Amino acid sequence: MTNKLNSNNLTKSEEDYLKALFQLLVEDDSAKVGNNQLADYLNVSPASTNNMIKKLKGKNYVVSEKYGKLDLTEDGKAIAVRLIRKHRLWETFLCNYLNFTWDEVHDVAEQLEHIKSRKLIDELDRFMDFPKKDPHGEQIPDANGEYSILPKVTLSSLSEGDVCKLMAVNDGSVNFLKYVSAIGLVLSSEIKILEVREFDNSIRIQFNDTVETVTRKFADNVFVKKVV
Amino acid sequence: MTNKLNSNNLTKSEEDYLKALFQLLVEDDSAKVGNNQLADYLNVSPASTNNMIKKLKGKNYVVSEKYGKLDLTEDGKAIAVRLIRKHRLWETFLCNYLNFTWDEVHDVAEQLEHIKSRKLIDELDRFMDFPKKDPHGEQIPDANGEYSILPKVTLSSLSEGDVCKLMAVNDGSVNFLKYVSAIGLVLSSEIKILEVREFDNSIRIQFNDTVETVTRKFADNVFVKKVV
DNA sequence: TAAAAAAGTTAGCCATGACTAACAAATTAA
DNA sequence: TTAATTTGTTAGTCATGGCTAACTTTTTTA
Repeated sequence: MTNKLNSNNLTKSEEDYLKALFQLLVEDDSAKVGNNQLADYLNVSPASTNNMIKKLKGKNYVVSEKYGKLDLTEDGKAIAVRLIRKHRLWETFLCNYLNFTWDEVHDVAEQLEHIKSRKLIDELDRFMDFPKKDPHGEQIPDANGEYSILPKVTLSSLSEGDVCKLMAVNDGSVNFLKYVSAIGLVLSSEIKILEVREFDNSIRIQFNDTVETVTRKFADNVFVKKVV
Repeated sequence: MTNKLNSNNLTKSEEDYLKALFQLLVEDDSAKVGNNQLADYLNVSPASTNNMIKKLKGKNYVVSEKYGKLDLTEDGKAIAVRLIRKHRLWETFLCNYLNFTWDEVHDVAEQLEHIKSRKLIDELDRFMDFPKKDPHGEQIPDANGEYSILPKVTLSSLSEGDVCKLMAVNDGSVNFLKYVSAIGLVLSSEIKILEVREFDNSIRIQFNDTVETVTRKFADNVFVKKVV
């Protein structure tokens, strides 16, 4: 690990791009991430992305060939992991100490993750007694950037009769998170797949004593571990 | 209070200028604050200040006439007070929960004060049970922006034989704060003025069982309440 | 395999908020 | 009360990080 990482002078934008690229490449385990895909993920124009990628290549955080796919260097990855660590620790703090709900934390954590202070985040970690998972069920990287990225099994990938446990939810959409809460799903809920409707890919599920029909789009954002 | 305050879209820079102007005008109770003085306080060029003041006048946060002194509107003051509230609450959190020392908190609080979330700061306030003073002894504005600005009595304004209590310190300089800690002064320390030396305005003081000589510059940054 | 579509790139524009240099007004001092 | 100094303003430049429009390369599909 270079000492560049400790005296990191990246702008908020540069950090956003590195984190986004990491999430597409590593957390979503994409075989190929392209310029337009990254632009789409960040809600900016392809021209802006192209521009920033050039800059990040110059700083040795990104590698790519002209018209080729994007990749991160080890330094780039390390920065992204530190951002993810900060994001998830703040989310945990907001939910566990400041009465925030699932769907309220994301926007604030997006701001807080850019605060530059190694001591702040390590002390926050200690204060909460080194939590391993954030409120959405995601693993929190430790101070050395170590964490296990479990392969994501979506609810939509299961079949009729399967039983699974809710491990995590995609924290990107406030409306989705509100919906999850509203129907009564929480982390560790045991979910049984009653029926997968071929027509529109909607899924009939049962958890606790509730039976619900959810769309494919919903099921794509719910991450589970298969039990049966 | 206008609802502009709740959906405030100010940039970090705009916030910095409003807060700086407030601190010069209200907290330091200056009769007149000019463009260059503000530039100096913020460590930017007079041209930059001039430019920003125009912008803030356009948004009705600042009032001034050409070549005249600067002033804040009620809206401008309200924004500044909210920044001060955020700054001081974060400082309190860092010191009381995250093992930060006096001299470490300022830079991080400067970043944290720009986080935009009403809920975040009000919950942080509640979490700490509504503290009234920050670690440097300054009053913390409440959720309605109410707080008492006590007239600042500096250690340097007292005379031989006076006895006072340390109420607050200027939190602007890390080196100053380290020095205060190093010689053993803490909030509420009782200080006796042993001697004021006319030659260089240095002051000989006694607190606990310590006798120290401090410079005029040091004494200007120590705020006290006269006891005898 | 040639045409269409998608993906990536480039050029040029804009706003923000810094800066310097040059100039104008106001204040202070001689 | 004029001259010097300080203070304030304006004009023009720069970097960052957005954007659109036009263009090129790659991939897909007919």
